[in-house]
Amino acid sequence: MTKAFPKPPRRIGRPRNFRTDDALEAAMLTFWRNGYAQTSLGDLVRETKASRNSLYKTFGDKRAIFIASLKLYADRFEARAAEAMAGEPDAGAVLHRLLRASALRLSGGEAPAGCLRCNSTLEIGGMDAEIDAALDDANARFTSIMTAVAQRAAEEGTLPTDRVEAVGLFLSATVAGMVLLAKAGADRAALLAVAATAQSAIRQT
Amino acid sequence: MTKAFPKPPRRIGRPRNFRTDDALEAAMLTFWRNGYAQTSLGDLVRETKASRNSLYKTFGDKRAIFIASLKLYADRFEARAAEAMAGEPDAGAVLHRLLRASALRLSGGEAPAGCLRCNSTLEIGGMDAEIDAALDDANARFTSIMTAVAQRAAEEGTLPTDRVEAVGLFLSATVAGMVLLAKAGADRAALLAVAATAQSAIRQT
DNA sequence: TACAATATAGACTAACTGTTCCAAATTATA
DNA sequence: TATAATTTGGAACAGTTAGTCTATATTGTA
Repeated sequence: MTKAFPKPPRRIGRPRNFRTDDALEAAMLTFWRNGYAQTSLGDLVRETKASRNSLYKTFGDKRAIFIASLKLYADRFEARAAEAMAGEPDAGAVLHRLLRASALRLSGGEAPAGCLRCNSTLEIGGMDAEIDAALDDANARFTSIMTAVAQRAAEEGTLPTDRVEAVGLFLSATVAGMVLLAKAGADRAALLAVAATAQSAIRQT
Repeated sequence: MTKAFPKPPRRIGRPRNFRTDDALEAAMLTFWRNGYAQTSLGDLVRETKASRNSLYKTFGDKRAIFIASLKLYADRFEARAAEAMAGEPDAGAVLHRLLRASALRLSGGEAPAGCLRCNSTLEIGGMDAEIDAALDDANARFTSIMTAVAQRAAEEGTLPTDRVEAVGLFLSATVAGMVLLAKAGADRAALLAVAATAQSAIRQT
């Protein structure tokens, strides 16, 4: 039987210089900022504050670190989307919140430019089977979140049922487009204008 | 006075192994297929059939070859857009033709996946001043083409004048979104559905 | 104190990078 | 035939890369 409150397992040996979660977060931000090919192991060592050896032992090679980073990135968005779905009264409000949050984030200058999923899909999609599987998963999860919003609109009667799939894809495309516009220099007002135009897709039919 | 029909200037020295236009076209396709960082000079030498030395003499260094490739890519789209503007009766038809052509191209499997402008903006935007200038130019030209379509719709009375800017940006975003969906594996029907949804989002405002 | 376990720091390797350099090849002209 | 001009093919170079290896540091436990 396992203990209900196990002590933090003070492991033998020299203590780590980093925490796994923090290191993965730093790696994710580094790939996001620099792209896959232009992120070197030296960059990862510096940003994660872990040693080269620890990186390999903890995560595996560069590809594995990237795949874990991408999964973390997708998890983060999925969590925010779930909060929006739970916290807003109808599909229109959910969509407004998600698109507005994206516009603010993309023009905020706090996070790296672009979006790890979009950047990586266009940079290295179709070049490596394992990475492709991770990209396919992340992209499918994103589109299915947007489709869930469209589905909710259909259930609420603000969207014909036969348009759910198309609108889900459309919303997924809209966010990707906002990502590119932002990276190309569009300001916050421009992104919000794009979001507002896209929203009319589920308001009226 | 220059001759009306100058002879092909048979230049002295060993003849070239390539034509400048063909080499640039091949370079553009290579950057488009592999991305900037993952295209090596060896790749360019192989694909252009020009020698290493000739590439440097003709175009300059890797960055210069890329910038010339990006300009060629933007010129090509601009020419197609001009044809559409001249050949269609109204803004709606122009837009339909452009979006449909994009959907077909993106799902055709003939051209490399994605779009050189979008891929490069997300891969290397913000990393090099000269490349950024070229990317800014290509992106600005693309958005201004889409804005011209919206402007024409306004002049034809099918779009409120104060929405021209927002719709131009929105269309630019829509195409970028279609690029990403295609690279992520969306099929032709999905891309056409996105295009149709985008068009209806504009119509009803 | 000795030992086992774990992590760190940094040297090392083999391959690849963009770029430059140089001898050989190929042409037109004198 | 000789010469100047131009391109090719490949060697050379200095720098960077991902990944491995070794010696050392730091911990808990016997």
